[in-house]
Amino acid sequence: MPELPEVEVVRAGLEPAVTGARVASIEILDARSLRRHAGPSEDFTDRLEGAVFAGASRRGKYMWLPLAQPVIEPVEISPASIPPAPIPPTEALVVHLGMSGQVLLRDRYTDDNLTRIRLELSHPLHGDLRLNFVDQRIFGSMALDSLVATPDVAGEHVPTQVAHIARDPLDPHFDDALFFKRLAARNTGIKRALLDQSLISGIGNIYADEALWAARIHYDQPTGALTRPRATRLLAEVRAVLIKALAEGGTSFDAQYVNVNGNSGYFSHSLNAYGQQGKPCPRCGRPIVREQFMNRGSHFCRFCQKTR
DNA sequence: CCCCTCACCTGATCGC
DNA sequence: TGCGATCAGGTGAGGG
Repeated sequence: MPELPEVEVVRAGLEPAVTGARVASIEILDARSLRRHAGPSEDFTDRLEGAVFAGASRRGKYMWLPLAQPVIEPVEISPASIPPAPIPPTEALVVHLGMSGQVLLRDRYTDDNLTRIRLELSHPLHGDLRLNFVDQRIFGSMALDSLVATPDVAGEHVPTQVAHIARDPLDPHFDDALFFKRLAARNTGIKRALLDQSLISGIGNIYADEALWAARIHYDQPTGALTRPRATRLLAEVRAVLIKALAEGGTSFDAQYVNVNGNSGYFSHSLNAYGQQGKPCPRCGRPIVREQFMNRGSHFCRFCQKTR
């Protein structure tokens, strides 16, 4: 399902609900959904039970809920004592939605078809709720992972399994110049590069096709021969399409992509290329075509999008 | 080190 | 109603 806008919609929905919530109990209905967890199910359960979530973060298509460090009550309480500064989290619950994952927040009685992992949460203000991790294809997962400092931003931490993921283009610390430099050094096609999460993260098949259509670039345009103005335009279109999709709540073709309340986004109505094969190009009127590329579909306009 | 292919999985849907 | 084929928005291990 889910590319950056869809994952961000889920993260934003989780943040107010789970921050401060305690994990009362855990049910592993299908252990394959722990594919990114380093240990056995019991290790996951033992470490997560009783933990309190400190927030909800995201990079690219990965999101994670840092686990708050237990507050150590001072032995001696004096009126002048300064409350202890919160200790930064060292672990997080990492969630990747894969192709078909969903995170649904429910009351404690509601179940969802294809739930693989269920967390019962209790929040000091919001009461009890249930977090259902639903995933048809089991390409997604939950995992407990330790947090490591990022090399380029002081005080910032990411899970170890996210450390190799590049910043996404909506990240304020995304380095445009570095991206252009690394892109130019590649010897591959532009769509491959856009889908490479270690170069730029958050873009999947839908938004790659949409951004390339908007920038009038053919998916197999060699990266090395892409001029700087065209690369600049492409990055701007990538950002524009991600921001617009986010504002519309993400892309849903069916119930496969939903926010934490189970509702669909509206961006599918704004698609210009993805899934539009046979329909007229909104720019020139000639048909959008679909070609097999990287074992998936590439949707584009032969006339508007050239390898120049 | 870089690039690319492929395996990993299930269930909803569609045509016969 | 049943059955097989088809399809899907991602990732990273491993080979060249």
